[in-house]
Amino acid sequence: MPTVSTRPTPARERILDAARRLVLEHGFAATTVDAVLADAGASKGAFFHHFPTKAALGRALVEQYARADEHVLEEHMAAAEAGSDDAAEQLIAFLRGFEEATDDILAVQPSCLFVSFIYETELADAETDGIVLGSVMAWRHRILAKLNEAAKSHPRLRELDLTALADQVFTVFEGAFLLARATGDPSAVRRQLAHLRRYVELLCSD
Amino acid sequence: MPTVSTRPTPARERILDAARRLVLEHGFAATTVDAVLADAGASKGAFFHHFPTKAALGRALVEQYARADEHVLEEHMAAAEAGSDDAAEQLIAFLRGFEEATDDILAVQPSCLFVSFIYETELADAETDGIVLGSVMAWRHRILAKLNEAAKSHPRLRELDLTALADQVFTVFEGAFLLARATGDPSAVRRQLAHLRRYVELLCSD
DNA sequence: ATCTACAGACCAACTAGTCGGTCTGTGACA
DNA sequence: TGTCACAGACCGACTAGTTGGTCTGTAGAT
Repeated sequence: MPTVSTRPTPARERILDAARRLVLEHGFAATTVDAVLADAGASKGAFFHHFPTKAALGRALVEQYARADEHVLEEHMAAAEAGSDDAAEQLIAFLRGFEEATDDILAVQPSCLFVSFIYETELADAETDGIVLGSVMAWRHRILAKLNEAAKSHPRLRELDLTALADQVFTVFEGAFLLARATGDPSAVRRQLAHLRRYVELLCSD
Repeated sequence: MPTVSTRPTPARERILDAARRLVLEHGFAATTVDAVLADAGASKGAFFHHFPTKAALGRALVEQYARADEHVLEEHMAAAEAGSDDAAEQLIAFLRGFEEATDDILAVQPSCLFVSFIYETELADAETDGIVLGSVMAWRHRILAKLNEAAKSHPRLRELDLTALADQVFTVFEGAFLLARATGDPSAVRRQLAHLRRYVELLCSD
């Protein structure tokens, strides 16, 4: 019976780091365990000591990514809330802050890890899909709350599909990552987000 | 030396159809040649008679998809141009037509084939990347032309990054596909596109 | 007779996962 | 303080199955 540990050890961290890099670049299916090991400078034994299967590595990767993702959400929302009492202003400040942070995010992660797991169905288990869904919902609900609040004083918002508008942050962010990769132009992400902010500004300008 | 044919034969078409289905569902790397063969009811011999390598299948798939994609672009743009002489009205009609066609598109293709090749770097050759880029640029230029024309009579447009706005159609479409897959809600695509159209309408309402 | 389109047995390389074993630390007890 | 028992981190050769790709052959059309 093999012992599987979940405690963070140096080898485990190196494996996770290497795997994140490789999966972001080539996708999950195209990333072999051996390639991760070579990149991490770890052994087969170390790998399967920490992860029972390759899918378990994927789940760990997604969990870690989702935590960081929701941290970014809360951090930027808190900063926006500190700057104003008005929900519409908070939301626009949130979008602007997010927009300005884009270049730093891009420097670390040239794309979104979720995409591999959204598109490569059945490589990951149902639990992994649930984690991704949880992140999407976290963004939706946090932003939708602001939109509902803002709708009280901005009548134009009331006619709209606010859930879809809340989801548009996810949509534009993910789509912009794809655009940036397809065109080889990293500035695309920031520029796409700028249009989304402008849209929200127009909707709140009454 | 094996003969490689590019002529459309029944087996070739069946292989292409099966491959498109499987790649859309699982991604390119996770789609094995054997799985395509089983789904298509074809043999190894048939496959390598028509495609020298698996990557060549990928390129053929992307070529076919790009042709269909640009056909959709031209078709909807032509319909929009037939309904009005004003560039802004044409663009909005284009977006609305596109939006209304979404459900039919989704019934055939639950997501975009380009994504696999954009995210799974190095599975395909440089030529395949070029085909994807060509499609992105076709949309950008066709829409940007309308935006430039519309900017003449809509001053608000002149202050904006119109290239990025043109690209936003790609961005929202791709992002919406991801959202639809992640949430399991196909209506997301249409609803996301509706917001993009609304944005353009607001920008042209002066 | 030749060529195209296809069939399917076959192969070498690779893949995820296994297994017996080593090494380091740590806590209990003399 | 020394040492003994044990736990857990890690190693890397090995394996069973899979993968993309090759090769020999053949049925039908021209």
